Amino acid sequence: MASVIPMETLTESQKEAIFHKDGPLLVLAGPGSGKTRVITCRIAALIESGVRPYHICAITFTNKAAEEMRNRVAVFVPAGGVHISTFHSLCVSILRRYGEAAQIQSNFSIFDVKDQQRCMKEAIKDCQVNVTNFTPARMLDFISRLKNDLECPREFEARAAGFFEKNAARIYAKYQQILKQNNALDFDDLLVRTAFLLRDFPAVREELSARFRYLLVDEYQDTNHAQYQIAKGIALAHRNICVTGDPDQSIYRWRGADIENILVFEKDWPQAKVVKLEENFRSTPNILEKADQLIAQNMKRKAKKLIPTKEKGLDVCIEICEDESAEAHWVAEQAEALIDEGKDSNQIAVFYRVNSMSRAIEEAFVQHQLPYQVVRGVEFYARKEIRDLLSYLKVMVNSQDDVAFLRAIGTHPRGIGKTSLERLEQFARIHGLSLLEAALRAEQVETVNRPTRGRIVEFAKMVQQFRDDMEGDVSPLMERVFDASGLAKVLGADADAMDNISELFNSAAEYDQRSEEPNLMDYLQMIALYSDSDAYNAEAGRVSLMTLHAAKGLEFDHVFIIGLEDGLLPHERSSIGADDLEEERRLFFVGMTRARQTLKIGYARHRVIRGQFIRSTPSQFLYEIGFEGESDAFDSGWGEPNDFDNFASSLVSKKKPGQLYAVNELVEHSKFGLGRVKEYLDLGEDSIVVIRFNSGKTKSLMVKYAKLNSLGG
DNA sequence: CCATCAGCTTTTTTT
DNA sequence: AAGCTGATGG
Repeated sequence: MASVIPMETLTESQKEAIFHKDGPLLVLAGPGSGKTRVITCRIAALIESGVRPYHICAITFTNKAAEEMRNRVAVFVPAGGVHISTFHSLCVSILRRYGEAAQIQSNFSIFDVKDQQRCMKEAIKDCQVNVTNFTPARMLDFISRLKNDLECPREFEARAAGFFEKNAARIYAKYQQILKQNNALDFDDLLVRTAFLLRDFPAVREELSARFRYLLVDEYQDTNHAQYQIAKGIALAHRNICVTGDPDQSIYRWRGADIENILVFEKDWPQAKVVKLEENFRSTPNILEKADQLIAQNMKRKAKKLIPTKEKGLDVCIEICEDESAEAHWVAEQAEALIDEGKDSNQIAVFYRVNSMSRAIEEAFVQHQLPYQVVRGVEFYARKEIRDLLSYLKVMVNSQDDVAFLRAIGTHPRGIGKTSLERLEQFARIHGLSLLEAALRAEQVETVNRPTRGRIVEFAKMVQQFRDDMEGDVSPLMERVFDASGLAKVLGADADAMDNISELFNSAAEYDQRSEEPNLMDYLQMIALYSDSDAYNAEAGRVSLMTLHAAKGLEFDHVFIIGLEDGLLPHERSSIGADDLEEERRLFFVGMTRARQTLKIGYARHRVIRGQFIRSTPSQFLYEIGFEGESDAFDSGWGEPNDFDNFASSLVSKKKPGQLYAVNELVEHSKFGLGRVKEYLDLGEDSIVVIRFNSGKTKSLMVKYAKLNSLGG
């Protein structure tokens, strides 16, 4: 049989990476180095050398990447043989199959960020700590770090020192208890539990090692400690571990990714073979030169070359715009010009640092009548009506999921209020029941009004009835629940909501089609892991709009990156430490190196952020790629950068006769301090002045009472 | 019990 | 700008 691997088109180092069959292998692959192709060919080469597809496990960073990899591999071997998935999906499969050993029921719920917040609020409340110091967001972040380091509540409690840590330990324990009570795992738990399963149950580890005899991990620079341990656990017995990645593209440190994992791979696995892929087959030398110039600024890195192979192209350009809307129109015009030239919309992308920046771009694209897609998959599943319908399905699969129960019972008014539910919860607590079980016995809950008890039982019986019939295909089941639950009636008039609901039906129908053994539990666990990048459609015939993070792993002929402003990229929230700044730089590097032919970068002098008009300065990254500052010709005459007051004072309006204060005038209040006049309602003696104070608060004051001291411009 | 509204806070990135 | 919370009134 002739080899299916296209030998003649591969470089020597690519071949080395592909044909090194046994033992640890580290592939340091720069952007555009044909890494994906190398992995695919490597899988093919393993199979050609006699390894059964069944014994190969490839781990990708996103579900989308997994799907793509499956399609590529399917060219070589019948689909379904090789296990290709993300770490999280792999963990779900492992926990479903082996979790029982660690007291995990297979029908566990996966709690997303919103569910986590709900549980965390409850945990904080139960622990009765000072609420201002222990916000849910902060605690979730803190605990997530502990989990990423595989530190369980008991271990942390033992070493916790000081007021904050001691209370954090209590909250952590409580939070875990709540999750357990709900038969739920959060995203971190999926990894943690799997890592512990491998650590504590040698039989499980052996079985998995025997199954996955060749392990490949892509984007290894973004693995966290838990993922590292899982990979190690599986590969320890046979040492057939191949990891690929690029330390310069590590952008998830904030989420626990440990760049050390890839840096110490050689120490971890003695005799590891290391292959460097430094040639770049993607971008023009013009783009690579700038990208290299940028990333060279990072101190904590192993120097790596970017060797261009393409013809010289167009220069990277930087566009200075007045505000975000001007920037958006510039992008739209440029994109329109490309499309008019006959370029493919699929090959055009716009990247930005934060999701909220898509709005201005969307508005401009609508005005220019350009087709676009915002790559934001999780948004769909976060919609109210979608969550509402899914909550019924969740409680059906996992009757202990009280979070889902509460959501389902509250989707629309049924004459069951907050107080009744609180009493039901009390009853459930005392008797060690889930809310659904308690609701079925609501007649015994004497603290609740008799008519309300009846309504609770009615609801519980309905859910119980759904539970009796939940085998097989998901989509018909979903439609049945939608009608019978009363949701259909409530949402009937809302066209937008109904559109989304039918899209959900479609997605379920698609799942039923694809899946060998469709069932509700599997479906719910799968969609819980759905991510933003999964929504990317490479053949949509639209310009793609996405965050820089979502752009990872993709490539486009024409790329726009917008918002190169200080505080936005690098983002102010992550430029605290030097490490954070380096990560922001890598993020920009990732964005730049997505471009094949043209790269255009936008900078806006002003931008509205959280409803406030902000004067901005160019990002330091712009200077690092050769930007020389604005020439005088471009100067807007609005004063020095960051001098909001100068800018604002230039807008001070003229006073009408009798008007005491002008709009935008600077004033001082004896109690509230300095502020600026936002509005002046001329009502003669009763005139009202609206002032936004420096404290951030906006007040409406009667001119005749407010003791204001005018400071002019 | 439930709808509504004023007022307050808001971590940006994501599995 | 947007989402959440607590207060108010029906």
